[in-house]
Amino acid sequence: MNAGRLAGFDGWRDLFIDRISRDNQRMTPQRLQIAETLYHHGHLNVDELHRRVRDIDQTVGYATVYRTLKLLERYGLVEVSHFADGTARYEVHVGGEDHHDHMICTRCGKIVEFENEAIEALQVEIAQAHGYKLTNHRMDLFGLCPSCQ
Amino acid sequence: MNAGRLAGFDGWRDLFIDRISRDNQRMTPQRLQIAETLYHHGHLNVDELHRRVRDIDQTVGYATVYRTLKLLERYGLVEVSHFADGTARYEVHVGGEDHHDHMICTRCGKIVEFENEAIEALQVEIAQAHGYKLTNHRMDLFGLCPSCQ
DNA sequence: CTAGGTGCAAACAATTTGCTGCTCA
DNA sequence: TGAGCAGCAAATTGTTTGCACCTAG
Repeated sequence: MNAGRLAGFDGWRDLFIDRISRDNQRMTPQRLQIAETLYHHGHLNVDELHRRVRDIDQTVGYATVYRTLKLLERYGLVEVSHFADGTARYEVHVGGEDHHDHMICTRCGKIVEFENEAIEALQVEIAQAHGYKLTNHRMDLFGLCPSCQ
Repeated sequence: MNAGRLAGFDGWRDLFIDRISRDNQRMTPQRLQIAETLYHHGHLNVDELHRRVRDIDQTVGYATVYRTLKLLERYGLVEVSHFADGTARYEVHVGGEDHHDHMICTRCGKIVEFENEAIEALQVEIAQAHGYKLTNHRMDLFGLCPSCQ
């Protein structure tokens, strides 16, 4: 049932492999494991990601997780978000996919993704009205999820 | 010409004094100086704020700036934003005032504030559609300001 | 082979906290 | 007077980097 999900990972991983070789860098089992783990559990911070990777490969170090995330970030294959807890959270970014934003439960921390074209259009208008050329944005909604209300 | 601006500070400072006494805490010259400096220069990070405060009172320490900002934050008198540079930036928050968001120039760092009711309304709709009770939000637009394009 | 990667530990940077003397209410 | 501050420096926490050994290509 998650064949599509796995196929999705395969495609994304192939992008990683492609970008890494064009960049004269090497693919390693650690990098692959980090990428795969992140792909299957979005919105992880480095500590959580490191723990999950370590469940599979005991030897992977913290620094390698950071360095791999930096690589993925440079290749545009992941996106970082800084929420209130002071840690950076990562999730995979699939090229042609629409940008999405986050709604975070302030009690349990659950994160829901959403996208809204009307807001995106308004953002462009606002930027133009101030003479800015919009390149990117970040929007987080905070509140209580259904089960925490 | 900035009489209105000063009057604004007076009101906000009085809120600070009021909240601080209700909280069984004390007003001190350092706290007042930190509050006043922040009021007159929004979007400062701790280092910048500390430097400006020190221009006026050489003895104020880093920790006091942090502790005062925590107080102000707890009282709802300032808002924190985490932009990409890893430091927290503070600005005063006046009670009845409408929430505003930020547009940041990715080249020179200039920050413009704006507010947009249509987007706020859409945010409420999105939250409801996911069963969330919206309490707060954050929206940052990134791009190039007119002089950096 | 060898440029580049890994893990570890040390270095950094932002923020917090313990402590001792000081001060507002 | 006494509970609560201030300043300093040491401690934490998140992230980066130097180095000696290891490995993908």
